[in-house]
Amino acid sequence: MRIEYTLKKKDKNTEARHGSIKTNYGEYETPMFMPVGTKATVKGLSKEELAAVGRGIILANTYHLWLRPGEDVIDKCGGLHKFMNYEGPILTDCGGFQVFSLIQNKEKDITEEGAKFKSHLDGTELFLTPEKSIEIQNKLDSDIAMSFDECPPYPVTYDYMKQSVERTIRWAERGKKVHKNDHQALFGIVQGGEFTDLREYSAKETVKLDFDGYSIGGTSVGEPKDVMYKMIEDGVRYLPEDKTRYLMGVGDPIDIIEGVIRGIDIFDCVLPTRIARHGQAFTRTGKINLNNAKYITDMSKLDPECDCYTCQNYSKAYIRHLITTKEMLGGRLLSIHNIRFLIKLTEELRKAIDEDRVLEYREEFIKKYSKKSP
RNA sequence: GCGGCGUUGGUGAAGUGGUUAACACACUGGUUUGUGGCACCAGCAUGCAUGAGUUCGAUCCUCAUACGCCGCC
Repeated sequence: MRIEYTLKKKDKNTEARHGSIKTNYGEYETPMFMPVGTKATVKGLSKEELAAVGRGIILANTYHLWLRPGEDVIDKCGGLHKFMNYEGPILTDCGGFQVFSLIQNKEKDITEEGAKFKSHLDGTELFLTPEKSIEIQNKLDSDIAMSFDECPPYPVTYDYMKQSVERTIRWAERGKKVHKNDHQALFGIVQGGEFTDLREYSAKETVKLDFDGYSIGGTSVGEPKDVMYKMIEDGVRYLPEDKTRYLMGVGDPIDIIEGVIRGIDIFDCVLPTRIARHGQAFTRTGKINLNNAKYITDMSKLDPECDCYTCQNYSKAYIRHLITTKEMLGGRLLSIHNIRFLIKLTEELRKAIDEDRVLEYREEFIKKYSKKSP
């Protein structure tokens, strides 16, 4: 069993689709938001807390687990699921994005063979290749592995992007050849930056290699929103209907809606947990900062419409106190809330798709979300 | 009562006879999109105990007053 996508309902007016993914751990509905658990943990949350925010896939990171504790350690411990005691699907990132942020000189350090960069822990020089990335992911034993790609910054020249896209396709092919884990799916990644013809080329060539699902990469690297939305359209257009489409690294609520409208099935993002640790929460009426003095005696919930554990039990005033005193419970409670917020958003999007009212849903959501909260 | 030393923002403090009084913490905002976790960015003393004087110009020099600490009677 690898992974199977089933289209259940397509929105009449957009590319939005409600589907399901059959995994080693059962069937999961899309559109879906995947919380990020980089180092084999969604920062601060237990598996019970994770289960309570909604059913879904979680993401773990190849680069971080390669460094610590090492793929062989996890292999000896019985694989990622057993190691974490997590009985749900796990997707592993390929490490490409970390490489992109750690390399010194992209012209010199990225070669046909792979990418050279320095460890963020101790500066040790490291070299990651498509084969190595897949080999690590095979050992981690995640349910979905990602092809090793280059994620260029924004902006780069057309010529640079062209040769980068071509190399990423060759890397995808090399990775696929060494992929040896028959209960692990392998996804390909579409690159091409903001260049429409390169997105087309990248999508078509990647699809030719026949992966279990496809991802739109190279977004949210500093480009304006309209450029990002166009990147999604330019890539999704050439992807097969019967395979999962994954938009990497996107998790702003409005971006999720825009992605769904353009045919994306799954998303992952550090945003909900990162902003939580810095004291911010998503609410129906916009993002709020719990550090703000105005919440000092505000005994109301973060979001009156939210059904999460945090909103059922704690007030803004208390969470503000935890955040300003740097108590760890604060970041945990906000993480639970923010992840639940995004998962609930995808649940509502599924319903809107079933009712052919995704565009209305977007309009209502944005109208409310853009209003500054009291 | 006498003598010595001191008094800089919410706090700890640096500093200079001459444009915007350093830095840190706290505080007030903002940022964060395939996580280099608890970070980053910005704002925050029209004023240096109070009053008078010297000087072109004083937080800085002089005097007085107040307050604080230390010593002596």
